Amino acid sequence: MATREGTDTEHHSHGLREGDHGSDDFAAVIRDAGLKVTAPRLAVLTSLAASAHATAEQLFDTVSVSLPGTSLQAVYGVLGAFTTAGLVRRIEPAGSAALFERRVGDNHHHLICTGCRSVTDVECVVGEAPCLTPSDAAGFVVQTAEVTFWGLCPDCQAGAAASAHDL
Amino acid sequence: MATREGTDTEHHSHGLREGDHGSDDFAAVIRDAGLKVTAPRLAVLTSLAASAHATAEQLFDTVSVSLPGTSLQAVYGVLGAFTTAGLVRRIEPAGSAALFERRVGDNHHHLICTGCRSVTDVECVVGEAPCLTPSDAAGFVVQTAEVTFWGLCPDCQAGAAASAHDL
DNA sequence: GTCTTGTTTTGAATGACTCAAAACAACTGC
DNA sequence: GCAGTTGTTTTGAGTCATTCAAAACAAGAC
Repeated sequence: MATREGTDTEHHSHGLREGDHGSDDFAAVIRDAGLKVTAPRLAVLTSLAASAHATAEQLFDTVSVSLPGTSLQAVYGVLGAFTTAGLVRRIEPAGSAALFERRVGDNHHHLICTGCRSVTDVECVVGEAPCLTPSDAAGFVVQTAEVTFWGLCPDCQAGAAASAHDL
Repeated sequence: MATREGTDTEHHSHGLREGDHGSDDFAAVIRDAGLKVTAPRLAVLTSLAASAHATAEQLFDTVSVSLPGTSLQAVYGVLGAFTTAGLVRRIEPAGSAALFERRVGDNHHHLICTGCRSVTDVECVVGEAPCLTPSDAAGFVVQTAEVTFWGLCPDCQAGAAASAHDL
């Protein structure tokens, strides 16, 4: 059985200045969200800081390096708790597994490459409000607007042009 | 074993006027898309005309009434072929199964109730082009923009107000 | 009417995710 | 510091939507 070497990453031994609840003091971020600070949670939050958009599986792979023995279900549990607490946002692009991102609270959208499926954040189309109001809301009380742009990233454009040239 | 009583719905016995390739002559629509006209395909297209947004499972249920013996996989096959041919559009709202709709080619979006998950079409936010252009495309060649509005439909608003009153 | 090709059936497999019970560890107050 | 409570994680199984593959079958071409 794998010993949990990462468990000795206690919150009172981190080198961050006290009182700094900025985006780097992950323990404080978690605690301030009303959640218990645990090794898997710190590991997931750290991994998420390294990749802007990641699947549960990808995070599991990354976490497994720094904290071997962590289960995939734990990662799902952590992500679920984080999402509920508003610490991360979950997006679900058509045709792929859910992606998690730390950027929350702002009204940003996504640009996804149909070739390599890479995801890029884009600021809200025209300022902030416009894309939140459909032309006819049919009596709905609209809470959020989700915008996903699909296209080809520079790399895949180059690839497509090259293979078109080969014909 | 279920006998295919619906199979005698041949294309040469329908009551539609010849040459009318409008949205009602399903056989012609299918044929014009370069696909073979089969009973399951006609049934799916008919079901889809009755409900603007349906899952494969829902269509399977409807089709099973008019054409017993049709398999769920056949429905998936039909929907796949239709989607590839551009006859239907597939949307995948977060947290639910894929929905299929006959409205294709126009740039319309969706308004989904977070309460009952009912889906309503909405016209493009501001005319047609604006929502197709992100503020910064990061070098991407943008092909489409997908907009999903999330909110509460009139019915669920009433329900929410009522239960809030009960507290 | 026959033949070719595309469809549908049947049955199994996959991937992403959820559920549940037991083992365990964080934070509470003592 | 230490024990208790409550929330987390592990382990293992289960679900749902969807896809894959081979054989049976039927649509449209000749």
